[in-house]
Amino acid sequence: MSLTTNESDDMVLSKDQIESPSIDDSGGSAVRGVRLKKGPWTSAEDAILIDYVKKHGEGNWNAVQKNSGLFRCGKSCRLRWANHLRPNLKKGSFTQEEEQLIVELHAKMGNKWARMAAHLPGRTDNEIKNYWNTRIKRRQRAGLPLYPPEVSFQALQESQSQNTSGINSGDKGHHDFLQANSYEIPDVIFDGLKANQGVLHYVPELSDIATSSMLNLMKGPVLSQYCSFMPPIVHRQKRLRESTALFPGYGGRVKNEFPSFDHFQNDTPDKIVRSFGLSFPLNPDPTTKNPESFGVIQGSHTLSNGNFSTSKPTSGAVKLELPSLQYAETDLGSWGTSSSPQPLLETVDAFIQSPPPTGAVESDCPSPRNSGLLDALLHESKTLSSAKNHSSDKSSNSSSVTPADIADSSALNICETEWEEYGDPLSPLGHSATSLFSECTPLSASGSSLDEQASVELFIGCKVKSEPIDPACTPDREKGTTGLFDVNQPDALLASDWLEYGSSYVKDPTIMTDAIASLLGDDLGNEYKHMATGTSTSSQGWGFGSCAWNNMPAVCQISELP
DNA sequence: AACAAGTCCAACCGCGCGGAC
DNA sequence: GGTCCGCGCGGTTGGACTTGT
Repeated sequence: MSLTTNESDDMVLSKDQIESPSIDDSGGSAVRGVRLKKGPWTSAEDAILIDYVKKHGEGNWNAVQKNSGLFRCGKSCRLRWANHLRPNLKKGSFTQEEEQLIVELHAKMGNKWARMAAHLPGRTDNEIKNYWNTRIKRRQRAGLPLYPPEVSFQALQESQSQNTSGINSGDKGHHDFLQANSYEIPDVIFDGLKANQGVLHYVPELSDIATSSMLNLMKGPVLSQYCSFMPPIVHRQKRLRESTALFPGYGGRVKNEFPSFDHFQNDTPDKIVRSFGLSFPLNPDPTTKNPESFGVIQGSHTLSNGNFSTSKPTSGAVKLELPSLQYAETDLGSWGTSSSPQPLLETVDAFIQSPPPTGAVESDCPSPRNSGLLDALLHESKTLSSAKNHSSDKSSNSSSVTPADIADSSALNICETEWEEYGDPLSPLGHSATSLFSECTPLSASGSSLDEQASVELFIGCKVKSEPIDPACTPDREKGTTGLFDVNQPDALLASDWLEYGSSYVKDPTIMTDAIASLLGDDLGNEYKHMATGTSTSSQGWGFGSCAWNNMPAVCQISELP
């Protein structure tokens, strides 16, 4: 509290004092010739305000100054009362339940602190806001998304159900916040998407969670206020290792939302960044492809979900208010119900959560987060760190590697590769997903050239063709690589059934293609199908180099179109 | 012990909304 | 319809406190 500074000159200033600037050195504004006091409240002022409210009730705050001799502006009085003096205020740190509720509410409402406070009896909007901002900072430092996927998904579900049922209008009940659940996405995003759709690659293997991660980061004011410094603040490894922390109330269950891969090339990332209005500090040198920029690429996955049209949101976006969850347009079906398969990140999470064969890591254990966010962060950072070590051990052990091991280590290695290998200055694509390919596949393991790498790189204007899995690309081979995933083990990257299409999970490339095409809509969908089937004549097609990531039974290689 | 960095939080400021005139 | 005013909200600031070096 800040009753300390002025406690000495405790009492309310007399009119003479107030009107004398020399007395009030804490600043203040003159209203009707009366200089109003600013700064911390004294206990005497509090007492006066309490007494006044007892007599006159809340409201008419500007009358306080007139009637009580309290030389505070009405605004200040209202704030003081609402945040500190009114009865039934709950003081102290937030409980675990409250923290979880805040996360959920924020996922639904965005920065609607007052609305959130209405759901947290005894808590003020200011408290919630401060808590959230603190949380934001921590998560930023940890390179984490704002929400656990569960929360994101739940909010999305509610949003869509409300939208589809037409409840979105006129609902003044306790679900009024749903009105704010339009999950509007800034026009700039869609404009950017529109502008870049030609260069955006459909990357269906990238999880919707990853997409949501991006979108979460782009949430509302957070987009401009917080998103900008996510990547650069923390060392890549640190971000990785901390990346499951700080989900209040979610402990170790937190699904990691690892960033996805840079499927852009050339100047695309910068375009996207500009289009998205993001302020990721991009490498000014366009030839080196800022590694950090891949965080932006998640935005491409927003589009790549096929759920974002290249136009404005089709539902709910009524105003430009930024919601917490920007993926309202994402197709729930793609990552489905709560029990639906979780994509890539689920795999990572599965590794983290599931007791590995060696039983080395178990992050699903209750986090000692009761002591606060920092504890949770530390705990889960340790967990991830342990997981990583475990993975390294496994990858260095060339014998008796089970598919599960491969999946686990691969999944984790994705992240490592992403974060740690993005600094590869040799990559002509600036650490696109192809870096992973080149580094993880036997090609690269045997010292593939850049040209060879290019065969799997996701160039625009390249067509995709599927080839049988190289028999040499076996788990054994993969074991030989250190800390790198095997692209030929799609399941190693992705949850085995990551894409839900309708009521079934898509594994058939044809079905996948159709599914994607349907999601993309007519034009883009057709384009995609052409590209995916290698029939496209467009030289500016999509870089669908993702079939291997799609859990398709083939490794996608890309050759340049004539 | 001293300093720096990080964290927390109360309070202020500007803006927008809605009602009264 | 336009203006004023009260009010609420969200963003930001600055100081106190804590933690790390």
